[in-house]
Amino acid sequence: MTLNQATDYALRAVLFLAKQPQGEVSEAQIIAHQEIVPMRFLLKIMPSLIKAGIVKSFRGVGGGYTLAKPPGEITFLDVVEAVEGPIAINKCLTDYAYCTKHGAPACEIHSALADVQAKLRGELRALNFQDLIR
Amino acid sequence: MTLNQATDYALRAVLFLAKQPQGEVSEAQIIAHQEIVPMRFLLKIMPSLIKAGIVKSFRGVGGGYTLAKPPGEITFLDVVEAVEGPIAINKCLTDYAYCTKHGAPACEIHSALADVQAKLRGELRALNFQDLIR
DNA sequence: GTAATGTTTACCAATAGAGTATAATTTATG
DNA sequence: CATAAATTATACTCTATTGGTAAACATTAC
Repeated sequence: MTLNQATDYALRAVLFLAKQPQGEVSEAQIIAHQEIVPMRFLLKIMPSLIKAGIVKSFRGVGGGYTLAKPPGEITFLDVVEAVEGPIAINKCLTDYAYCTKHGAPACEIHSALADVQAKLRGELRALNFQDLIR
Repeated sequence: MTLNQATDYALRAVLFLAKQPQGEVSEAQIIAHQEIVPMRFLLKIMPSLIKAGIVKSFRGVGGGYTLAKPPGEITFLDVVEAVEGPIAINKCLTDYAYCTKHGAPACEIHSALADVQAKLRGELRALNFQDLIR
């Protein structure tokens, strides 16, 4: 029930970019150093943020990263699911095969957890990066 | 961000016990068979429910398990934390040493996630086993 | 062309997850 | 008291995931 380290780093990286002047390109080394994230590891995480449309990258000299949209349009949920894939507080919620009861309709646990999960996603969706910048 | 299998099994076991006539003692084999849980594994999980005061056990002939309190007083949060320990959606929320920024006050991520976590715990606390029995 | 950047792929060690096995302990009952 | 039936405790195994590193590659400004 814990976000992994990569997600933590990704949240920090996005917040860092959100704090920069709009359009400013920050290179990996700067982000890693400021946010105290192992650079090689950060470099591996960033592409998932790019595929999710959260971040844009520029290669070559003077390259780096910048946000692909305004901080107010990027939620915690976006970042979490970009890095970890869809949230599933119980495996049975995404893959019935995992349930030894085969996601039986009789499984009240299943539907109760689905409700909790929906609310959790709602909380994460309600958190955007504009709100975190003072 | 997923509950582990043991927690899933524990939730099922508690729900099973909640459905039995009050005071009825069910042995592990029955629970395991009904809920399709590997018995040996279930036997390993039950002690954590006992330590948390959720379930009572009886050894020897005619032994088994029964709830230690009314289903309405047992929440999903109780069971989850009994099996997995305190919920921490980010490790930095319980152990500052895990944070490479040392849980800096400057870490807005930290406080935002603390808020999400509090709400998640609230959702799980609002779910009790009486409500799941029709 | 070269140096500076991100991308991709592969690799590695450590840990956690899921489950099994075995021996020990408790207890009802004949 | 002996025995069978049940939980408890401990240790073990196997696998997948996590967290991270390394090397080769691709792109771009100068």
